[in-house]
Amino acid sequence: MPSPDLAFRAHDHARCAASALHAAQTLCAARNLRLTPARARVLEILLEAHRALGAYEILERLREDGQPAQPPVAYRALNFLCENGLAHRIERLNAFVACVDPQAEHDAAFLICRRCDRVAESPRDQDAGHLGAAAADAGFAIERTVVEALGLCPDCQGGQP
Amino acid sequence: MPSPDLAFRAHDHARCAASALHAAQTLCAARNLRLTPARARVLEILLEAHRALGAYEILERLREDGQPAQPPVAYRALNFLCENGLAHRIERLNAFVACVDPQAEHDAAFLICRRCDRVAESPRDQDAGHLGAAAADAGFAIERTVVEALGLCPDCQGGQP
DNA sequence: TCTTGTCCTGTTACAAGGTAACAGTTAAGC
DNA sequence: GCTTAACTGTTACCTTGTAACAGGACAAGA
Ligand SMILES: [Zn+2]
Ligand SMILES: [Zn+2]
Ligand SMILES: [Zn+2]
Ligand SMILES: [Zn+2]
Repeated sequence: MPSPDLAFRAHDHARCAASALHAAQTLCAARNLRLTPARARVLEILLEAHRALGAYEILERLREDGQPAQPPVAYRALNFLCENGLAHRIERLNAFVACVDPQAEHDAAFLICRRCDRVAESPRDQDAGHLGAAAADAGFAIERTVVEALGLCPDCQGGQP
Repeated sequence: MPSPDLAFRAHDHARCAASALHAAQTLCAARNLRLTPARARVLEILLEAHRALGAYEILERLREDGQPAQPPVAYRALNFLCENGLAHRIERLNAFVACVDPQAEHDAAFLICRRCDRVAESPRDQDAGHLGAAAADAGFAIERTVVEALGLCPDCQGGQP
């Protein structure tokens, strides 16, 4: 598992993206999922950016590939990727980020830089403390938990707000 | 402090809403904030609903009061309420909910029923375990954390999905 | 009292995010 | 090969959110 703060540090990103893409291919083969060209291309775009991209930013990049492309193209690919744990939606940004360690659908926690939109994914301790207890008390059945910390990454601190 | 799961249980809601509104007035007086009629009305609408409302749902209710009302009216009031800890934005729903225990701006954790949109607010243990540590390791400065658990409230369990 | 700046409101017009629905195409399974 | 299910292309639309500007309320000071 890659270090969670990788996104915020210099690294051989070409290799990082290639290996995540390869992991995705392997996972799809194993689980009999069809990582079609459209889906693979969107994942690739997310991996190259290594930060949160809005659906319409992804659309732009798809269009740069040549063909036109309408919003459903991007959303369908993103739904597939998110449903299968290859990408995550960042609620706070209405944006999407590639998963660095693809697995079956999984929740995660995120550190989101509000200046540069880079996102670090951190494995999430299930039923994090307090909240799990509060839910149990209330008889509430948790299905999915969103944990997103907003702030400034190391590179973006020490400048203007 | 009201019990966190209050939203999911039967309670004297007229009293619950009135007391929250009163608390808001007190807090605004103490902090020299202007809880103008427009703002108070939006807070009242949120308190009456006791669930998450979209900005455009709030707009509808404002219009039922007589005057027309354009989106910025709702958003301005909601921004004021959120900035001052009188309401919270639920990212996952693009919706807003009144705070049951208004204080200075504060983060909270939420239990959100995906069937009925009722929302329970739970006090959040600051720098929740793991994530705080991961942030410190990465040199990431957390400013605000979103914690939203999605699931089914007691009333909505045991039926269709 | 008048003046001035600040904050709040009303309104227009639009940007950004997201989806329903349908027709056509590809690929899997028999 | 034929059938069926899954994927793609496209149109048209809905929902959410904001920039920008003009006007009004109000307090503080001259
Ligand atoms: Zn990388
Ligand atoms: Zn940054
Ligand atoms: Zn109540
Ligand atoms: Zn419910």
